[in-house]
Amino acid sequence: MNATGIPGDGALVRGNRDPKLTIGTDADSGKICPHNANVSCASCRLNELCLPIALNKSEIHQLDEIVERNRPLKKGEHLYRQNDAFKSVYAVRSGSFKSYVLSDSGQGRVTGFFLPGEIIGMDGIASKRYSNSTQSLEHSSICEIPFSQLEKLSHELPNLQHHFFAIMGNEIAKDQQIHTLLSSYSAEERTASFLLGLSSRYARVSLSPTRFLLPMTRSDIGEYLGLTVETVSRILTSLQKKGFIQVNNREIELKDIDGLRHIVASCSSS
Amino acid sequence: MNATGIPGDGALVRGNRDPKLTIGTDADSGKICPHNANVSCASCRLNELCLPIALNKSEIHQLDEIVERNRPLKKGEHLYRQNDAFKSVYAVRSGSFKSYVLSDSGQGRVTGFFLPGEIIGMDGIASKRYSNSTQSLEHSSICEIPFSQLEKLSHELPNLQHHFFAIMGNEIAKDQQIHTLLSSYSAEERTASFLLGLSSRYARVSLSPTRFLLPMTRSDIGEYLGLTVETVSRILTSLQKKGFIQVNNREIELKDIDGLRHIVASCSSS
DNA sequence: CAGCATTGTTGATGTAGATTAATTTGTTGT
DNA sequence: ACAACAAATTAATCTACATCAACAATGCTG
Repeated sequence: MNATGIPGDGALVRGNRDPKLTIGTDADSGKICPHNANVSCASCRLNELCLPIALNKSEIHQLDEIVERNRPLKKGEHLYRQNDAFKSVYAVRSGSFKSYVLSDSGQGRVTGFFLPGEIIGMDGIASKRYSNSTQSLEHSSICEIPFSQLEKLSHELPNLQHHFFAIMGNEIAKDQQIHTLLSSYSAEERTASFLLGLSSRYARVSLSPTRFLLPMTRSDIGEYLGLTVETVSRILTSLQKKGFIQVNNREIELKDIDGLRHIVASCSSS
Repeated sequence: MNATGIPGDGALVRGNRDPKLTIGTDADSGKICPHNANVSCASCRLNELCLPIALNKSEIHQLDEIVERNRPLKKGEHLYRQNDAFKSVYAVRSGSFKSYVLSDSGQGRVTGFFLPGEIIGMDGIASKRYSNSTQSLEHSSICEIPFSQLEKLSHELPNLQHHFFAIMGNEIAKDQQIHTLLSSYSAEERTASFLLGLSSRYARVSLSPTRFLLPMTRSDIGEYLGLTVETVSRILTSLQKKGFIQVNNREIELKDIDGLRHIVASCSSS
């Protein structure tokens, strides 16, 4: 069973690259800078993961026409805020984002994290308003896809329609896994599962699945997993002591992926 | 409103004392039995809530052509099981369903409940396999919509495409609310929120928002909300003692909706 | 690079809700 | 109508995680 699960998403691991630690790939420039606003979908290195998947050349070109490549966002900038009118969905080009809702008392709860190649904003489609706020966790860039145009184009390109249904279906399936996680996993199980999830999402964009930087704070993780900062911190230390991971501030190395899987699999073994 | 309601279907009325309380049907249908397999979308009393919404007459007719109205399901029958090949989504015509996943240890966790007019099975779209099992909670009937045909038709009818995007978007938004609920609400807040949610879903199909039967067990509710049966039971009793609700086994009356809303709204007021 | 805010760690204590267990009530099949 | 079973309640105890508190790194900013 494949957590990342977009159909046909195989075969993206191009050559094992130097596992220099990067978040969402900044450092390397070459011809294609990830923050560069002038990349077309056709030349984007994420095009096999993102919307263009399963589209042919001419179709990709049509998609290109409606994509707006906005200026990069600085750390902490908002993509949109709760209750803003829904206009677009966004594809993460580089960097990372979190979305969150504020309770009446001002307490935020994180509802999701987004890495390169992932789609943000689908929660607004039904109500025509975004139901959460979304903020970049680091210097990031995104592609904006005006939804009405995406709909129109989907109508013309059955492949795109099919794929967007799949993206939304994937989001639904993922959210239900989180439902299960939150309603029945212990703190350690949640944390292990979270790390494994990040790992495969990094792998998806050809980054190391065993060594990565956490773009979010412990507090973000806690809010996402329904735990306090202190618990997250304690669990990470304890996973390290047990030899499953190596933590150094935001730097994480998964030393025993199978061990982590085992923690998750043994849920409610009572 | 005296809504003894459902002609020809005693199965919907639990017990013998209060024949007013029914599940899964609305008040005013005199001629159309909710379990009847021969209702067309055009004549279905749910057609303004379900897929046909926003379609015109001829479009509804086309939708009708692809909808399969299967035989009713007895209580406890499965619509599909986890890992079955995904083929269709389903619209609840009458009755109710729960979906759940089994942990390796056999412990089930409920991931959702479905009432008339709601769509089941979208979690399978991406991976082409259902990611949960879904079972009827009472004698129920459904409309099966083969997904490949729905896609084809959506391609021809922009209204349908638009609406189905909206249905999926709604599911995503709803799942995220549950994420917040599970990650930050107390047992009492979760339960109050759950009751209010049911209330508005019943209202949507023209049933009383203040008096209804719970189609699911306490245990189902607990698994859904991440609580134990005992806690659910205790909270219900306590809400009753405080005058917010009146409980009699599966029979629920919300006596102070604003009070319940207040419980939910005051979350994490710390 | 000094100074302050943010983020992260660690320990001591409290508590919401789990667990265990016993009892009552409701449901089902014959 | 009566066993046999499933669902719901209630009470006593236990525990995983929250809360509270103190402190140590880290990272910005002028």
